[in-house]
Amino acid sequence: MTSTEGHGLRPGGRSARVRAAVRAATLSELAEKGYAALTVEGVAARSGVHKTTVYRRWGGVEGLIADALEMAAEEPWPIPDTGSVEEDLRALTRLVVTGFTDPDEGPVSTAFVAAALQDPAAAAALHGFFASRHDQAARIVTRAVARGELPADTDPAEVVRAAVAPVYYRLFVSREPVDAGVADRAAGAALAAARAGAFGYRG
Amino acid sequence: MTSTEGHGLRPGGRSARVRAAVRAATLSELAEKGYAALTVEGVAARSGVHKTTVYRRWGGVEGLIADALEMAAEEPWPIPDTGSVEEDLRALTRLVVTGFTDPDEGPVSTAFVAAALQDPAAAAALHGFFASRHDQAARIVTRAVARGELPADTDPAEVVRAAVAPVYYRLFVSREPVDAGVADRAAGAALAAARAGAFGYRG
DNA sequence: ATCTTAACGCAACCGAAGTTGCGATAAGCT
DNA sequence: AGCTTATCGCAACTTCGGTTGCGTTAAGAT
Repeated sequence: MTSTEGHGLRPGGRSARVRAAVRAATLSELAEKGYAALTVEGVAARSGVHKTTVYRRWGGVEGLIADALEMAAEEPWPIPDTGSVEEDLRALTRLVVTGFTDPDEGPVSTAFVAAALQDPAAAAALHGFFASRHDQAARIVTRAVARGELPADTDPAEVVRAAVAPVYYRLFVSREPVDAGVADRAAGAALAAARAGAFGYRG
Repeated sequence: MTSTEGHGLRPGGRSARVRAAVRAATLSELAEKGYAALTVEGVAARSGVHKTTVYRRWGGVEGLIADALEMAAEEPWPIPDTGSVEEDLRALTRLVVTGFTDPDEGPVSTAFVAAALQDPAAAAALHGFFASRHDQAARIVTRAVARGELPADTDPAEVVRAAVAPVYYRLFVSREPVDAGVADRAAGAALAAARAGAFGYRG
C-alpha cells in the first residue's frame, strides 16, 4: 500500500499486465452487461487471463468490484468553481445525474452501489470512495463560507450530502426519473437550507 | 387483480396455502440470510413447497421479491400527526431509520432495494411502493400548509423526498452510520428549505 | 357423486460457477 | 548467466442453481 501499485507481492511485468487486463475487462463487462451479469468467467475470457488466476487474486466477483472501486476512488473529480455557490452546487448535482444516467459510465457507477449492497468489502470500498468525494466537493461550500455567502459555522460535507441525496434517492430508492431539473431543484433546496443555517455545527 | 387474492387462476385452498407458505418463507429467509443468500431452493425447503412449484409460479428469486414487495406496499404506514410539521417530519425520518436498521425488518427492507438494482420487475414494484409512501407522507405537509406553517404553493411530496433522502443516501450510497440525530437533522434541513419556499411548484 | 383439468410433487437431467492439484513460466535476486 | 520461487495456465472435478417430462392430487363445476 506504499506505492500506487501496491497489491501483488511481485508487481513486475507479468502480474502488472494481468492486473491491468482484468481491471479493464471488469469495467467493460460492467458497462455492457451490468452487475447482475458480471461473472468471473466472463472477465477471464475477455481479459485473456485464466479464470483460476482471477479467482486466486481477486477471490470472486466482489473482489473485482472492490478493486475497480479503489481505482475509481483515486482519480480526481472536476469540482466546479464558478464563483457562485448556487452555480457550483447545480453543476455538482448535474455531475451526479450524468454520472449515473450516461450510457457509458452509468452502468458501472450503478454496479458499485449494487455490489456494496451484497458484499461488505465492496461496501467499505464505496464508503471510502464517497468520503473522498465529500472531501473534494466540500471545497465548494468552504469557498462560499469564505466569501460570506453562507453562515460561518456551516458544515460543508453536510451541505454536499443534502444537495446530492435527492438525486440518489430517486435513482436507487424511489426509482423516479432524474434529469437536470431534479438536479437543480435539489441543489437549490440544499442551498436554501444552508442559508437558513440548517447545517450549522450546532443544530 | 380484482380481489385481494388475485394472482392464481385457481385461488382455492391448496394454492392459497402454498402462496402463503412461500411468502412467509421468503420473508424469513431474507431476514435471516439477506438478499445475496436468497435462493429458490432455500425458500422451497423452508416452506415445504417443492422447488419446481416455486419456479413455475414465481419464476425465480426476482419474482419472490416482487411478490413480497407488493404485499408490503399494501399495508398502511403509521404517518405521524402531532400538530407540528417539525415533529411530524422528525418522526417520519426516524421511522425510516428504524425501518432499515432494526434487526428484524432492516434486512428485508434492504433486500428490496438490492433486488430493485438487479431486476426490472423488482424495480417497478419498488417504485410503486414508494409512490404509495409518498402519497401517505405528503399529508404531513398538506396539513402544515393548511395550518399556515408552510408556503401555500409547497410541493408536499418534494418536501418528503428531501427529508428522507439524506437518510437513504447514508444507508445505501455513502455507507455512513445513521441514527436518530441524522434523522432529525435531515428533517430540519428539509423544513428550513420548505419554509424558504424552495419547494414551490414554480422554482 | 362424478368428472375435468389446473396446480403440485417427484426424479432425473443440464449447465455454469467455483475448486483443486500439478506443471509451466518468468520475476527478481545473487 | 543461473537459481529460486511467486505467479500463472491448464484440465479435471465438484457443487449447486435451474430446467424438463410425467405422474399425482385436489379445486371447481356439473
